[in-house]
Amino acid sequence: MTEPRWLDAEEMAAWNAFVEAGNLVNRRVEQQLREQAGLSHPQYEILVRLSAAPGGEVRMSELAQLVVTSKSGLTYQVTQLEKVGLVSRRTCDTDDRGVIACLTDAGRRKLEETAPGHVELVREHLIDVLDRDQLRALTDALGVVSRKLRGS
Amino acid sequence: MTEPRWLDAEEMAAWNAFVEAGNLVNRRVEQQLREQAGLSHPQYEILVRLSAAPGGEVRMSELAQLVVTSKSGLTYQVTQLEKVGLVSRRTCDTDDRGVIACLTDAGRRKLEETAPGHVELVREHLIDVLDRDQLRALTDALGVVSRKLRGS
DNA sequence: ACCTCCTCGTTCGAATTTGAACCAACTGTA
DNA sequence: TACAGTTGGTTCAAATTCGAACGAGGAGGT
Repeated sequence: MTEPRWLDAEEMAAWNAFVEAGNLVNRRVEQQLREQAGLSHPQYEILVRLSAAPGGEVRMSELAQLVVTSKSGLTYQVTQLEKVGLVSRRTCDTDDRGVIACLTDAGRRKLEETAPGHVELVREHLIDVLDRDQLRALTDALGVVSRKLRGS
Repeated sequence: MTEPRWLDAEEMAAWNAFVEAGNLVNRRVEQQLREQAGLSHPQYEILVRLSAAPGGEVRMSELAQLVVTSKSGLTYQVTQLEKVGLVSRRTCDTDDRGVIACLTDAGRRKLEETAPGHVELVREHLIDVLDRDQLRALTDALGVVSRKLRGS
């Protein structure tokens, strides 16, 4: 095995910044959603994706990809959300294996009352601390990263 | 309560990119470290921080901040690492409450044999998919985010 | 109809994470 | 010294995560 191409100072800084910012922001968001709405970040993400979909319905397998989680992880969270009445399940019309998660009215209301506080936090810690150019550069770079990772 | 300042399309895209890229990369890294070295990402991070510190030793409280985890989370992971002999504990000389985590020789060897594969993955998915300007922009932006979050 | 292969979602056990509660030990002040 | 308040680390229960295994169902070829 050949000597690996180590990271230089800038590359190391990039990786550190990526991991550190990710962890810090995640912790903050998690905590905020938990105490303000009793939701975990994955749960909130599920509600968001459902509300953005036509009819407030998304197939489980597709939903798992949208929120970037494992199949079993999604099953668990949807079950939790179903228990508290924010989401319901129904079987797919065209495929008996399929399960479709549906946002309930209560779920939509929950999202509406939770979103402002969440958006506020996202602004405070990510959006408003950067100018437009920085924001665009960040989006572009992370977009490249995601696309490469999605396609492999 | 006043109407919140919602995110416009660019801001939404930035937030989505941030969350998505973070999740995708984390999953990948976690999986890679797990199957190649039997380590979780937090565990690997702990080894890295220890090896970078003078004497390969860091106080628990400081280490928790470095790897961005909870106190109890760090206790757990250090215990795991201690069980497999990669890290040892000793009490602090100047403060009997304090505990210092030390990288063992086995820990250093483990890190040396694990690092190449890890760096390879980081390159493949984050570093090498961006050019220098993008990398710098990314680091700058995320640096701002982290600093703001550290100081509050 | 009948195989074979693949997909879908759930279930299971094991590992991990978190905050709260706790105890020990340090700090400053009287 | 005595006391109150703070800090450091561990322990605990509860929630969450993942991959592997599973069963039901669909798709394509014969």
